[in-house]
Amino acid sequence: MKPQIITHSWNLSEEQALQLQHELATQVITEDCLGEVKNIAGVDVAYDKTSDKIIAAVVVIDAKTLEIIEQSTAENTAQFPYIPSLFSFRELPAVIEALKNLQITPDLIVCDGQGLAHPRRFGLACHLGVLFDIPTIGCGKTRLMGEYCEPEKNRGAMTPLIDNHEIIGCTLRTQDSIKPVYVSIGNRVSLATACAWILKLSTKYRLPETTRAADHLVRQKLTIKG
DNA sequence: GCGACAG
DNA sequence: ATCTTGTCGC
Repeated sequence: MKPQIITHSWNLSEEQALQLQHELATQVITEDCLGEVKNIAGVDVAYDKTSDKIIAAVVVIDAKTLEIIEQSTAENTAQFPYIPSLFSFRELPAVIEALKNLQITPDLIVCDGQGLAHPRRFGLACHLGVLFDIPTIGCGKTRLMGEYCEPEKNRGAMTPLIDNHEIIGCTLRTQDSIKPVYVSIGNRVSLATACAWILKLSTKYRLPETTRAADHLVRQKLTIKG
């Protein structure tokens, strides 16, 4: 990866993590600030069922054909507990390692989790986007927060996710009559652009092909090792 | 005080 | 996240 990675210590207390989120949240860019998107990366993490081992996978696909171009994985040990709203401090260390091993610098990264739809407007997608200064989108399977409003049943239907009279993301139905996904800005993309990409990437299933590909790879690596 | 709570 | 078979519905 070409970009200069501005990382920080991950050996933090809960209080320090909260403090860091407040500081880094200032750096999130919520407007479209990206060039032509030729390739898109999907990231996902899997946990070993008995140990505290975690595996992260990054899969880069061609934005037009959706074919896999490159992929990378990294193994790590969970050093931070699972605390809703501090999720990134648990998963990002492994994800970053996997990204560092990539030859290609993704034009866009789709994360498995929230972006701005977060208590301090700094979910995992924002965190990754700011550290790498790369456009990112948060696409979660379930909701963390925000007032939910049921979207129409057709593919492409969406409703805004609201918190404190503020639009923090939106629900997006990626296939007819299936449960919607939760899309929010990660970094350097507008909400409209984020939704458009998630819909375009969700050609046949509920989740975008990027996260499906990363999920498959991560599960494969997990079972091969045991 | 009682829920809710990304993966 | 992970543990897990069949089953209801489009």
